[in-house]
Amino acid sequence: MVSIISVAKAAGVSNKTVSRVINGEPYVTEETRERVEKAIRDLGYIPNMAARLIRSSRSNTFGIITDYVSTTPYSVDIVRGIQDWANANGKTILMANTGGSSKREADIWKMFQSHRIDGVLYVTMYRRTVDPEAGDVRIPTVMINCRPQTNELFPSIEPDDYQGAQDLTRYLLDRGHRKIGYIRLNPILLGAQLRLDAFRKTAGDFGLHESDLSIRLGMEGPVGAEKNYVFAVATEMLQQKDRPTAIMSGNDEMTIQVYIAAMALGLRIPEDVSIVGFDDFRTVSLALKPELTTAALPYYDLGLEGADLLNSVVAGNKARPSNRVLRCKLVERTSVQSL
Amino acid sequence: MVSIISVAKAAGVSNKTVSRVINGEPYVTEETRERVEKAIRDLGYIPNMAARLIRSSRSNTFGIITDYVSTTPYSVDIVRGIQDWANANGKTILMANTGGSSKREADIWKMFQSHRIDGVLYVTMYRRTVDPEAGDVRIPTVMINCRPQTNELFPSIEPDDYQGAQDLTRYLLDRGHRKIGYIRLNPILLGAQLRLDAFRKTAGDFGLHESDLSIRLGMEGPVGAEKNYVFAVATEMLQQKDRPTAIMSGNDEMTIQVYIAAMALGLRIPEDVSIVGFDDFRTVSLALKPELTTAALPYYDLGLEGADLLNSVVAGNKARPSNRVLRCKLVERTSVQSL
DNA sequence: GAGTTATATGACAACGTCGACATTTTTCTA
DNA sequence: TAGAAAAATGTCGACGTTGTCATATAACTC
Repeated sequence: MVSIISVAKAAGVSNKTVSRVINGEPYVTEETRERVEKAIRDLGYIPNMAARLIRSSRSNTFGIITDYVSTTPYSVDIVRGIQDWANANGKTILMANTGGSSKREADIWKMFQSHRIDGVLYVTMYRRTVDPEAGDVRIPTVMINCRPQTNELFPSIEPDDYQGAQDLTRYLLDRGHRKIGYIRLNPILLGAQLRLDAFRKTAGDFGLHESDLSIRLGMEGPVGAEKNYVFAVATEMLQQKDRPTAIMSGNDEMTIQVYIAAMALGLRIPEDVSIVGFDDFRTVSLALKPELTTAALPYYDLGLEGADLLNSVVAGNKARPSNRVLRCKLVERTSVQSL
Repeated sequence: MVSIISVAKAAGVSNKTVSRVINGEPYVTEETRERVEKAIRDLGYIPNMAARLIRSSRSNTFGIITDYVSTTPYSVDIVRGIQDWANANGKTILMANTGGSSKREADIWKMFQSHRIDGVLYVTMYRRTVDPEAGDVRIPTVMINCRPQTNELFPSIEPDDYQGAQDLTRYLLDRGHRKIGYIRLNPILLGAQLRLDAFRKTAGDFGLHESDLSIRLGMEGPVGAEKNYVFAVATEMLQQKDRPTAIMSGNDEMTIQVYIAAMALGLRIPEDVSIVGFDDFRTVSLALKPELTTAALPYYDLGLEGADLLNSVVAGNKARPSNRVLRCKLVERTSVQSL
């Protein structure tokens, strides 16, 4: 392997001078710099991070630890956000997923330590509380899409499910809907309760009574193997005599079934029933016709800002373990009718 | 940081003996081993990979380089497969994505080299030909879900789109369908042509004429921003007098629109029209009612076997740059009616 | 132009680990 | 039980960098 020494020899300088050129340090003549850079190019020299780390004990590497990667497919945008940040800031990303096993999680923390990473991004693919298995380790950590269960030691960054559901509910109310159905997300998911709360509160504040709201459970059970009642529940809801004029559901995937249920009953969307989702899972929200009005989860930004937050934590801004929250943007399409 | 030396001191042995214990080398008394292990536990020692790499120039790290991470959400299962393999075999994964920029791709190759990774997994999120920007680098590389455009230097591993579409077509033919509609995937995707070819060939071999086949383009344009004709095309197809009794489409996402088009026309699935997809993108295939019969892309296994293949390449089995292909499994659900 | 300061470069050690080789201790063999 | 072989442990240096400190050269100052 071509090292700093071969370059130094080729350029006729000391290895330290080569090091200076590589790291853009001052006190190198333009002429020397050029000679060294030429040697670097000629020899195809590439710095050895391992050696650098050994010397300076700063790896410039962040670790991502996730649970599953694919439960809600678009949530991988979190990872994309992190990677884009890393790329822009010259950091390297080490990635591992636990698959839900806490033994494996412990191993991953060990692995991270053995690579002397600077910080950890603890990411979950659906919003929930977690309990990191870091042991007595003290690597700076930022939680993305989740929050610590027990202590408040780690800063976190999450989507604002409450605000998203609030906006969506207001949107329906503003358009004259007074009887609204709500099909609940799996209660395991932290977002489920928040979205429902926002819906109830917003509708209540507006003057609707509990009897105007038809609230039903759409899914339950362990993530990835849940029981799915959405189609049945939606069908039932839409067969009532005083059926809701609008249905809101826990997420966009569920709305597929709501659409199909409505259409199977001969109802037109949005003329006979308006529908809104949640997530802006575009594979679905754009495939449905009419296209789905929904609230977009800020996955990409969670990643981007999470990485940035971690960076400042690593740099020593220990200010306060802040718990940031990112807005969900309402995406208006054509699945809602004004009454 | 606690190093091998502190451990040696604590255990009252030489650092080399500690090294032996860590690496499970022979010629260490049981008694010594225990003393060293105790010291390791007490001090919380964790080996420093960087130092190890510097010494032995073997990083035990694979790099994953991808284009986009989220175009077809379930394709992230490739990454999961790779990670699971890595986890089981004590390797570390470095991950980066190009976002389609070849400048960035070149940077990533550099980054990989600077970490002295042992091999690269070149992964694309939809099947296509690629042209790695590795420059004159010679890191062992395996392609997953794609193949080299120009030369045949790299081994690759891909899904068998042809066989999947063949199985699906036969499945329809076996159930008495003689007029079949086909809505094509974006022609940019390598799978598109293969799936269509298989459909045409299989139907032809069975005795159907081109006039029995209604073949239409569903999408085109750059990935992620394609024009989408599926709904219109499906509607049109189903309004014909001698409409097809079954519709096959390029992938599962597209079938959402086929379902909706059929239902909007008052057609029942599968009584009036049978529908099959491709991919087994479960968020969709299980949400549709009736649930969708489709061919499952072996994403997870692509990752798993790709990693294993790379490992053997790294180990020096330079046999031949093999181009493996993995079967797509037909997943039978309830969207097809026997005639 | 002597003295001072800023700029430019180099020598060398150290980071943590492991490989090569040396040395000591134990076990076996005849 | 001496001698040989095997097992157990240790010494030391090298891997590729960069930090520390020293030195040399150039650029100022009065």
